[in-house]
Amino acid sequence: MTDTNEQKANKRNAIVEAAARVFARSGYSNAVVADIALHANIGKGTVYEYFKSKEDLFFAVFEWFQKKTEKAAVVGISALGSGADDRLKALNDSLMGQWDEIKDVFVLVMEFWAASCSTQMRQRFKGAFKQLYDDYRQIVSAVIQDGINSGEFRSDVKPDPVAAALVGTWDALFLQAWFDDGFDPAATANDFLDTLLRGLSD
Amino acid sequence: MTDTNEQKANKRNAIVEAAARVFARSGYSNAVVADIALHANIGKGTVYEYFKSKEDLFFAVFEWFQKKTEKAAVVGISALGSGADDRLKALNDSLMGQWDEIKDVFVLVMEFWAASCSTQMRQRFKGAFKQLYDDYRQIVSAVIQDGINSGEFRSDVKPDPVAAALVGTWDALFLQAWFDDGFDPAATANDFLDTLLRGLSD
DNA sequence: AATATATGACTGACCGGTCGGTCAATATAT
DNA sequence: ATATATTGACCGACCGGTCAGTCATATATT
Repeated sequence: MTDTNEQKANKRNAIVEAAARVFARSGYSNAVVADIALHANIGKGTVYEYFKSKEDLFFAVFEWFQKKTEKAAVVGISALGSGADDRLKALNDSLMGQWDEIKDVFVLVMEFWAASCSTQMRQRFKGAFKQLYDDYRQIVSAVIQDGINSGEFRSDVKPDPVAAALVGTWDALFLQAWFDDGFDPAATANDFLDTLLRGLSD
Repeated sequence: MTDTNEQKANKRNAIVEAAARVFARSGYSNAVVADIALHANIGKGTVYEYFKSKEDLFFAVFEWFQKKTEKAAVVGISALGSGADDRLKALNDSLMGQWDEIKDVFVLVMEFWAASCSTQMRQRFKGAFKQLYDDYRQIVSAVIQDGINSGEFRSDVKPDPVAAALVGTWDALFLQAWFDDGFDPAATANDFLDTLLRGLSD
């Protein structure tokens, strides 16, 4: 009874991970629920014991993925005590260093983006993404503001636009890496950040 | 009886534009060919006189969209004679200034990205995007290289990574603007570019 | 025995693509 | 000028396949 909850949670998680694999391979629309059940070694009907619909399952995958990448960001900003430039570098390295792990599931991100357009799923996904980008911009912006306050960065720098652009760059470099196998997002981000930091610094 | 080439091209174009509207509203998978035909004021069968399949039609929309945005870039780089920084600014303004026109069809871009994951369409879309990003990076990189050669920019700047990041930023700011109505991509890009240019300049 | 959980066969809605037929516009014949 | 023949663009009813979600049955648990 008591560990039933835990068992349920484990199974739910197993379904989500199986779904992540299948959605990543086929995309949302082409993914077949029966196939997800197969990958999770359960019957198709069981999926519906844990999720109301395919859409709900997909959103659960989104939350699972979000939690997964969140960790990397947390690790990145925990480089405290250093200067603002080192913290930006640490954040940059931490996120971009994930590429090898993420590249296989990066297609999911594109599916999530696309889901934010679909009339039925727009509400949930668009709101979640807005929140997500707000959070990341906030984190980066705060570091930049710190740098300004400490005199490390120029006082005429506008933290929010630079933060938005930097956060965007991380996304976009992953995107370019997805299209081009020869593209090294981590190295690119590093070189770019050097130039950007020179623009920031006093 | 027999249509002239021009008539055929016009009709083909009308179908593509109708398809763009429908794909933008519903996404690729949810879009219904019969609905596209309806929007183009033709019968469903006629669509298949002009396109082999729904996929082909979607790719035609992609090419149509690409051509549309290409113009803005061309306008942007034609600001010759000025310094490298002015040309980057002009390119930036030209692309980001399109937001109001593009915002309604920006969902298409996300659908195109997602299409580059779908097993069936991956080949075409992934290759086309790789080419597209290569081209844009090339353009920006060349401007930066000019700036370095003329002594306007620092000689230790690495043009390719900065170009990749800048091109990516444009994409990513549109993306953030899509999620957040209050987000002004053009103003953000402007402020960001000021800081980046300071990092570039000698 | 009773309850909870798992299952997969089934169903009905849906939709991409086809195909035989229609008809207006053109060409040819008288 | 009129009649006849030819063309091919256009169409939408239809078909075959797909798949999300349901539910009656089976299995496990208490």
